[in-house]
Amino acid sequence: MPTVSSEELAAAAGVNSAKLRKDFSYLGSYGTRGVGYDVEYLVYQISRELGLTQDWPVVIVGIGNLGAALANYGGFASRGFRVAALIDADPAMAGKPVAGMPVQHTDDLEKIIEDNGVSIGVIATPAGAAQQVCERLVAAGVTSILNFAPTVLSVPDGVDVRKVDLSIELQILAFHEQRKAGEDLAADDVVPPVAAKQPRKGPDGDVPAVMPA
Amino acid sequence: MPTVSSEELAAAAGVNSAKLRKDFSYLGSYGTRGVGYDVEYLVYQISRELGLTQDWPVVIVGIGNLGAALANYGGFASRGFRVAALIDADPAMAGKPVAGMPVQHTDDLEKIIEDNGVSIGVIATPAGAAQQVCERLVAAGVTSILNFAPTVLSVPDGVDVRKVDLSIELQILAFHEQRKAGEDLAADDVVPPVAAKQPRKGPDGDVPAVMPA
DNA sequence: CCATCTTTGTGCACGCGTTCACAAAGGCAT
DNA sequence: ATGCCTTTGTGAACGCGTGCACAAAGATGG
Ligand SMILES: NC(=O)c1ccc[n+]([C@@H]2O[C@H](COP(=O)([O-])OP(=O)(O)OC[C@H]3O[C@@H](n4cnc5c(N)ncnc54)[C@H](O)[C@@H]3O)[C@@H](O)[C@H]2O)c1
Ligand SMILES: NC(=O)c1ccc[n+]([C@@H]2O[C@H](COP(=O)([O-])OP(=O)(O)OC[C@H]3O[C@@H](n4cnc5c(N)ncnc54)[C@H](O)[C@@H]3O)[C@@H](O)[C@H]2O)c1
Repeated sequence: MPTVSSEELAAAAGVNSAKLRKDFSYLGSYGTRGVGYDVEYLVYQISRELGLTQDWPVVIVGIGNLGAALANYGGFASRGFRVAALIDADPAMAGKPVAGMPVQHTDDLEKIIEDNGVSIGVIATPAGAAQQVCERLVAAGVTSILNFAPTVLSVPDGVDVRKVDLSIELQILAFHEQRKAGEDLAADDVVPPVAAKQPRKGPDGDVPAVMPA
Repeated sequence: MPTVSSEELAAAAGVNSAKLRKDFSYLGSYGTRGVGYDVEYLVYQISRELGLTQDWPVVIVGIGNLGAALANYGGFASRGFRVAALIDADPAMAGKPVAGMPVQHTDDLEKIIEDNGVSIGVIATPAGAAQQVCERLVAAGVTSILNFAPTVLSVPDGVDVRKVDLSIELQILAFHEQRKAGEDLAADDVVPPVAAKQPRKGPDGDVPAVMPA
């Protein structure tokens, strides 16, 4: 029976082995003292706890540059996600195949969500349409949203939103870049715990929506 | 003179006003007691500290579905980023215009980086090519990398990497989704501080690279 | 069956970030 | 000029996650 110790896993993941063991203990994971964790059993347990054993239907709304790229991305299926539908407001796109699947019109959004039991929606529309699309998704039964539009969505309690803002990613890199360049000249300036490393999210989270676009 | 109080900003950003004030104090930001912060001055100070007043040339390597979408994205320019070049290994793509800019071949990668003084690179190649591309970028002088390929890049000290893994974003949503569904049946199960909200990144950070794809 | 060795599971302490709370500062009206 | 009101800037307390350290558990070999 192939096993791994918390020490090995921790080294591979670059974390503390005690933290790893403590985390596993929350899952009720059973290791064997003196031996370690049964790899197969562990993978299964984590997969189940993370929801990877289920098949999650998702819809992508806004099939433009980004939406089409997402639709073509094969990396979702391998993690248990199935693109159930592609939805766009442009009548010219309706019926047009993208990634081997016909684009459907927003008129049918509610029906699509319900028929497929979709609870996760991806928004890749322009910023101006995002809040409205979000509200329709939520009203139709979606309770988790991945938002690519540069807008802060407001949603009722019980709905999760994660925002992917690529500009902010670049900004964070630029920030550190500037620091690297500057520290030669101005030794120790200000800014102690500002903008740490890469913990990415909070309910809203890190980067306050204070800056203009 | 238009001003904002820390209280107003905090409410808008959904954070604690004291934290916001303390953060501003690190920037040496000067507010006026009894009044608040001068909006214009504040925006300028934060922009400068964040490096938004500079023009950052970036290159995108791997002009496929995702790379092309990024190249077409207008949201970067407005934050001070300029796409200096699009680079792809496919000879058939060389010279072909994407987003009004000719795609250049990877053969010229080093020269492009140096000529344009690029310090930030975006990797949108298949996972298999990412590490190799990364090494060439770093060797040519790039010190910050935004990685979209589902691979953990290893880089020398002094080089920053941020990874955007869309599958993990969906997984986190699915995880909470499962929790929502499950808490009706099994009241309070396990898992206390597992998978928090949306702090997204650490040097490597949140999600240990333990799970198989 | 006992001794020994390895590795888990976890109580506890440390450290850090967040939040509270308030004195000081500045504006503004009288 | 004086007093009042608002809001900043920050010292200090709190809370939480992380890491340490160890007792208990189980395997393994004699
Ligand atoms: N392209 C990128 O790399 C990138 C990067 C970061 C963020 N974004 C953001 O992602 C979003 C999409 O970007 P894009 O480049 O794909 O834009 P795009 O203009 O190419 O595509 C937008 C699509 O949304 C559709 N649409 C508009 N209103 C809609 C509605 N109400 N309902 C349904 N569909 C609607 C349009 O018909 C279009 O097909 C934008 O908000 C953009 O800021 C894009
Ligand atoms: N498309 C998405 O929405 C999406 C989402 C998440 C992650 N990703 C990841 O982003 C990467 C790109 O995805 P895609 O859908 O654009 O793939 P793609 O196959 O459409 O594009 C990849 C491009 O990279 C080029 N390329 C290959 N090897 C190269 C090299 N050594 N140097 C330079 N260019 C090279 C190819 O010629 C191609 O144009 C993949 O790693 C994918 O897993 C994509």
